[in-house]
Amino acid sequence: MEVQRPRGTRDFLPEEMAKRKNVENRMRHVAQHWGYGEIKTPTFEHIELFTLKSGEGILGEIYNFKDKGDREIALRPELTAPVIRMYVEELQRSAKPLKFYYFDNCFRYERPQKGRFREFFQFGVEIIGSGRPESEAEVIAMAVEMLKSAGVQGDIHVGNLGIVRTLLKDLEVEHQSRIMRYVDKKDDKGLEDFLDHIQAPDEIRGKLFRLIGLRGENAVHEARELVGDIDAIKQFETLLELLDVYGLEYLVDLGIARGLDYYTGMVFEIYCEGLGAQNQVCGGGSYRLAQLFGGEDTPSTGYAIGFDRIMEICEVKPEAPRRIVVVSFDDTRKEAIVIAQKLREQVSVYIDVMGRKFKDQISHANTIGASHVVIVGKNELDAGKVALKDMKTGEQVLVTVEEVAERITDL
RNA sequence: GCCUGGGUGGGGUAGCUGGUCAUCCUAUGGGACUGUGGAUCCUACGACUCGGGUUCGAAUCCCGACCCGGGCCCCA
Repeated sequence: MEVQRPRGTRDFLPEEMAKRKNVENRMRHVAQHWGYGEIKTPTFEHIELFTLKSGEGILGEIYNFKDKGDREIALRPELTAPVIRMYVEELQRSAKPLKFYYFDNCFRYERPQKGRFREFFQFGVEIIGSGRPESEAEVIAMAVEMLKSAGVQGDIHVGNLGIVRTLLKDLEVEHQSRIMRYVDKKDDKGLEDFLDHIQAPDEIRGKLFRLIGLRGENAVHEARELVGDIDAIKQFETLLELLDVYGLEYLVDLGIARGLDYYTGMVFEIYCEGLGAQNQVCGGGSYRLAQLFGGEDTPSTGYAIGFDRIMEICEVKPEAPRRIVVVSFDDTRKEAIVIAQKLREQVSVYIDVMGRKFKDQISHANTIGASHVVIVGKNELDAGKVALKDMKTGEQVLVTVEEVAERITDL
C-alpha cells in the first residue's frame, strides 16, 4: 500500500455513514425543535482567531500553514471561536438572543487514541447575547436531550467560574489565568507552588483550596460562607433551580475550570462510561469572546458534543435501506433503464452496469440484499407489465410499473 | 512527549523455537449452468507495513521508521 490516509483520519463506509447520519439527524432534530438555526463557518480561518483566545501555547495542536498569499491559516480546532467571529463580523446588530447550532469537522494535531482523532466532529450550539441562568439551564437541558436522542446517558457536572474569579479578582489577570489552569488540571501541587511563587495572601489561598474542593448538595452554601453572597452565587443558585425544573440530575462541582480564560460563569461537562481516558462527551459554559475579536462585549452560552465519542458508545441501528433491483435480458436492457427511471420517482432502484447475464443479475441482487427484484423481459413487456419478485419468499407476480411502486411503498 | 501490546492477499487466519512454490476460509472478476437467487465446479486476482542489520538462507531473530489498539500527558 503506497498511499494511505493520514494518521488520525478515517474513511467512513456506507454502513458506518448510515449510522452517523442517523445520529446526526437525531441531534439536528433536537436543535431544530428548540428553535436553533443551523450555521456553517469555513474549514480554515486566520490563525489569530485561535491564538487570541488561547495563547501561543496551543500552536502545537493546530494544523496551520501559510497560504500562497503568505497568510497564516489554521484548520479550525474547534467551532466556538469561528461562530463568535461570524457574529462579530456580521450579526452584532441583529435581535438577541441568537440561537445557532452546527455540526462540522475540526482538526487537532494530537496523538490518536480511542475516541480521539486528528480530524473529528463536533455537534454544538451557542446562544449569543445571553449569559443568564435561563440560557445556561437551556443549553444543559438541550445537551442532555441530544445525548438521549442518540441513546446515550451521562453524568452531568456543573460548576461556576464566576465564584472562583470573584475570589481572585484582586490578583493580576495573568496570575488568575495560571491559577485557573492549575485548577482545571487538578494539579494541587502545582497550584500550591504557584501560589507560593506569587506570594498570594493566605486568606485567598485557603479559601481557594476549599472552594475548588466543593462538591455536591451543600457546595453552594459552603461557597457562600467562603466568599459571601456575591452575584455569581446568586446566579448559580438560580441556575440550579432551573435545572431542577428541567428535571435534571447533576453534580455540583466547583472544581471544574475548563482552563480557558474566556469562560466566565457556568461551566459544565458530561461524562460517559466505555470510552477509557476520553470519557468526556460534552462540555460547555458561559463565556465572553466577542470583545476579544473586536466586537462589543457580549455574553454567550454554548456547548459542544464530541460526536465521534458518541458514535463509539451509542447503539443506534438504522434499518437497512430497502433496495429494488431491476434485472433484464440482453434484448430488454434499454426498456429496463426506462422502467428503472420511472420507479426511481418512488423507490430506490439499483440496476446492473456490469453487462451481467440474467441469472447473474439475480444472483447479485441476492448478494447485495435486495428485498425485491423487478424482472423486465420480453414476455412481461408483451403483456405491458413487469414481474415483481419478493426475494424473501420467492413469490413472483405480474404487475404494471405503477403497481410496483405501490406494492413496495406499502410494505 | 512517555509506557505497553500488535501489524501476513480486500476481510479473517495458519506459519513466527529461522530452510519445500507462505496455509486455509471468505470476498471479488471471468466461465460452466444459456428466462429465475443463496449451491457446486473450473479459473483468475491477490499478502509477509517499510528500511536497515545478523545469516549460506529471514514472515520468523535484532534495530529504526510508519500505522493500529490500550494506558498516561494534554484536550483551547
